[in-house]
Amino acid sequence: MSESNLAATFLIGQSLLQSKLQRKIDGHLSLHGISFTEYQIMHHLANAHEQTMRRIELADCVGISASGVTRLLAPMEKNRIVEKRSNPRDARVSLVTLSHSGATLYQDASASFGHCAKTLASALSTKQLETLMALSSRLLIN
Amino acid sequence: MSESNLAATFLIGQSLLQSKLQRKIDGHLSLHGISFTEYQIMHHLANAHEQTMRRIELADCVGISASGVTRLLAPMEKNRIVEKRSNPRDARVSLVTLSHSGATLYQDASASFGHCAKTLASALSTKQLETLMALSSRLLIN
DNA sequence: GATATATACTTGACTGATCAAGTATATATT
DNA sequence: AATATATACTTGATCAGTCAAGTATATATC
Repeated sequence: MSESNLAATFLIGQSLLQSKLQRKIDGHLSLHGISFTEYQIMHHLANAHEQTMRRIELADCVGISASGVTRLLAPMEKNRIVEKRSNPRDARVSLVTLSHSGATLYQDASASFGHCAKTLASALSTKQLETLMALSSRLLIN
Repeated sequence: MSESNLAATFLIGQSLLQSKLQRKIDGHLSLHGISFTEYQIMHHLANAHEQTMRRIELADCVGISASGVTRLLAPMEKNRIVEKRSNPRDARVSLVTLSHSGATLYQDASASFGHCAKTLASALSTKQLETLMALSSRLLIN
């Protein structure tokens, strides 16, 4: 197989893998009433300085568009999972903070997610998983 | 970091990677007027026996639902990229065949896709890519 | 200081998928 | 042979996201 075919085969396999993983993850997280995308939002907020991020940063690290973030956060605000704040330094910016109840929900969901992740990755040793992650991360460069 | 956190971090990274890759791939394939999902359909048909598959097999190897396949194939039939056939042995089954013009379109798109794939994977050597694929494929087991 | 350009969103219209329910056919059970 | 269950779809309603265009604010340029 030529080199370009190898890469092409990889991308097709990657896409299939992702949709299968996504389905399983969503199945687990639905018990907490959230989607994987919502979980990712909470994850990034929970690990951010003061549990606060700009919407555009969230878009970038979750891999959706700015309008996607607007639509995704609207119900999360209504459910008091996140809170909206303004940035006094720049009025264009709308900051998002993980609320107290959001943090609790995240902790609960994290337990499920961690367990689910462990199961999904159980075919690989820790070392293999580390190798996989190191190689994958290189693909973000280009 | 605990083992479950490592796996969790992997899944989150994997999801981000996939959305970034998807965007780039769709950008290239849009020049041929097709989406990555449509490309995958053509890819699997092109490599199938007599360029023919059942709809449910397509759903399974593209990673979408049966109804997703129905909706996806409708415009592809209208554009004569694929053709519908019935299975004389089982009237429930609706077979899908890559048409002649579909095969031509696939070949053209394949050149773009192969080039795009090569660029996206250029940060890895052939050996690294093979390792990545071998490790990834293990995740489909569970 | 006025004007042009860039950034950070939001919104309307749309698309690509999902799920649940329905239809048609096949297979297994009694 | 009749009935129950499983399989292979299709369809209506819905959802999660996209893009293009609009608004508000900030920054650079002249």
